[in-house]
Amino acid sequence: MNSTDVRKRITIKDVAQAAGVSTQTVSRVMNKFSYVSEETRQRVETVVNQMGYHPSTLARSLIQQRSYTLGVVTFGLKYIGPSRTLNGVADKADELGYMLLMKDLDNFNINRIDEVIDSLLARQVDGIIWVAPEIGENHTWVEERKEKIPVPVLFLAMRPRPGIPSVATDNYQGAVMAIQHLLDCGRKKIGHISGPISWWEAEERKRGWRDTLRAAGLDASDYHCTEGNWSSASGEQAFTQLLERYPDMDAVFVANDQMALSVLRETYRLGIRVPDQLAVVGFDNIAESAYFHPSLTTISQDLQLLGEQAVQSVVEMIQSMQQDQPIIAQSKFIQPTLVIRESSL
Amino acid sequence: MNSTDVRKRITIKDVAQAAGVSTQTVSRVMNKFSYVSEETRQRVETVVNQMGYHPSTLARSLIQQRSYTLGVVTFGLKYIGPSRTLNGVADKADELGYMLLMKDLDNFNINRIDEVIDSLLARQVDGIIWVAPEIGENHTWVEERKEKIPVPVLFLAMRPRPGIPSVATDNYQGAVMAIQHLLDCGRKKIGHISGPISWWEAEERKRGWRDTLRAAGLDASDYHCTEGNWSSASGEQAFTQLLERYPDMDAVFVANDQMALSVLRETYRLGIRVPDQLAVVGFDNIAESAYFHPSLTTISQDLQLLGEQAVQSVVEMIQSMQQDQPIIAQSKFIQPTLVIRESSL
DNA sequence: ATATCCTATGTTATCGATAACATGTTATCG
DNA sequence: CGATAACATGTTATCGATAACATAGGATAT
Repeated sequence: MNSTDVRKRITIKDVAQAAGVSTQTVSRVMNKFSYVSEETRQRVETVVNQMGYHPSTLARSLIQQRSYTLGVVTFGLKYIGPSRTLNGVADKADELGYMLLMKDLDNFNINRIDEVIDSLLARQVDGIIWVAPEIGENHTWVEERKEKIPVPVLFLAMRPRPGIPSVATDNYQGAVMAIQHLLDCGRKKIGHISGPISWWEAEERKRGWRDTLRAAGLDASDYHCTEGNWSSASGEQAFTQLLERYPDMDAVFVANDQMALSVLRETYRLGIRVPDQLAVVGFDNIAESAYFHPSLTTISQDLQLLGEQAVQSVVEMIQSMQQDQPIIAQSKFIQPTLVIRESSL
Repeated sequence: MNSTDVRKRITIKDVAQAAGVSTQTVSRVMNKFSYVSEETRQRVETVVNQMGYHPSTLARSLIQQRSYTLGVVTFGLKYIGPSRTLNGVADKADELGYMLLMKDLDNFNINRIDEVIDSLLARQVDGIIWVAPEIGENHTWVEERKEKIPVPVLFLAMRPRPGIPSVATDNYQGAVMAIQHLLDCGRKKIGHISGPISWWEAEERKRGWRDTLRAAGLDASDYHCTEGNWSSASGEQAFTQLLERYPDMDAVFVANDQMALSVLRETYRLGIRVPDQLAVVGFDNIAESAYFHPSLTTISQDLQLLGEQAVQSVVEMIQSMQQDQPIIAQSKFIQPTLVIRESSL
């Protein structure tokens, strides 16, 4: 509508012409570290500011064969976990001068995976971070494609495997801490509500529960455990079922806080006193858990840090690659912490 | 380490050579809609598949002056609200063939805003979506810069203003629904715990509360309202304070579910029966609210839809711009819905 | 004083694709 | 049957920047 609306992009040529130098000189001024006389530098800089010139990262990416952009593939952004992780990724990427090209996958469709990877590569991302839980065999595609992807790929929340770079919370250790805490409180009959056991994280948490109890000479069979799907609704069901099976249980370790919330709700409804009759420990430490009643003892995992570490690792790999050094595929573990609140005192 | 690791990008030239045609012909095959003989098409396609060729979106963006990428600026990704919105944005963008270039701002720093916009523009984004709440005067920069940004910019969760495209939940209407519901239940003394009143959303919700009560000839002054900062911790304080001021209150409308959670917790601690003595209504309908006890009546806002609408609008604006049509700056409102649960029956 | 290096800047090639134009072949039409 | 249109393909210019190379003057070294 407005005729001044026709804002053409200002290019390096425009600047060069206005400053009476070659584009190469402008490029030198913009990128520092090259011979330019102080006088010329000033003149060019003045013009750059006046015209409001900003170099096209796009053009630069093309010639330099790197984009200073990381691809991030998320799975279920709508859940709070991935988005907190993404926050860490975003922060660290910003700090290290990278932008994020994002793709959210709603369901794990193998066909879409190739498509997504290709679309990221077509935009020259320098590395890829995969923010997706390991479920069943959904990681197998990696082994198959690993050799074909020309940039470093890192996996979050995946079981550590030699040769595959990953960063994950130590879910096993978290569970061990939770159970140890309950044992320290004198509990002996500790049930478990697990997540969907095809998820690696659910499996690890369950394994921590089982191993710790058995090491203490206590019961921990599948009989003392029921399975939910992470949702509060499923937690309610799983708890009812567990209570039937294991009526004299004196504590329950719930694989996430959402499910623990409905456990608390049910205990209230059934008149079970928490923590006197039944201690409850969750996992994740979502913001609300401090305000459940009773407030929830839980395992806090630092998802922000998880995301940051992921970026750190990928960027290191990118740098190695750039210097033609071999890439060392590391697997990092982030230790969770125990947060003791009313539900287990 | 592995010598086959040196995976060079396959370019259109490689394909052209292998297929014995010009690059232009390959381009024609890739982009359809142009004269290519069936025979040539087949031959090229075979080579493309064999070599695993994927065109560089980067190079294409450069020549076509458009990237099929949207810039998304978020403010506080760590909160569940923005990330649910982002989910909607991601889905719709995917559906319409766009990728997302993301930047998260942790605090509202005017200097950084320019920098962020520039970095997005340097990467040729076709449009920008601003996923940030309107707080105080933080929108003023827009009016100043609007003319200088060569692509459509849309704002989420901002007060509708003529000439500035935006999409927002109708917070006022949501509050009206909440209060109307309480009135229908026979409540007459309805207090309010607001969000930080410098936030537009907090202001709107409060306004809906006030107007509806006054229209019904009931009390609604600042005396019947206290202010929190959205967090559960602040909700506890705000509730304690409100209860002192307004002891015979028979209902409270809390500006978000997190704060409502601690209100429920406090009522329990103080022996106030919900809903008999005090009805509670929240806002947002977070996943957990159905499992609070009592379960929370709340206003559900469809953040997913919000994000989708935003992308829809921006893409429409991009298309108008491409056809040199004037851009019509629309402001859309998304209607929230009332979810009745135990806390207000 | 001549060879050599450092400084300062310009010129040309290049990244990977598409746009614009050119050219030749085969149908179609009056 | 010659003109015109539709088809099929190639050639050259271009997007906006940087890499690689070239050039020339002044400082330094021997």
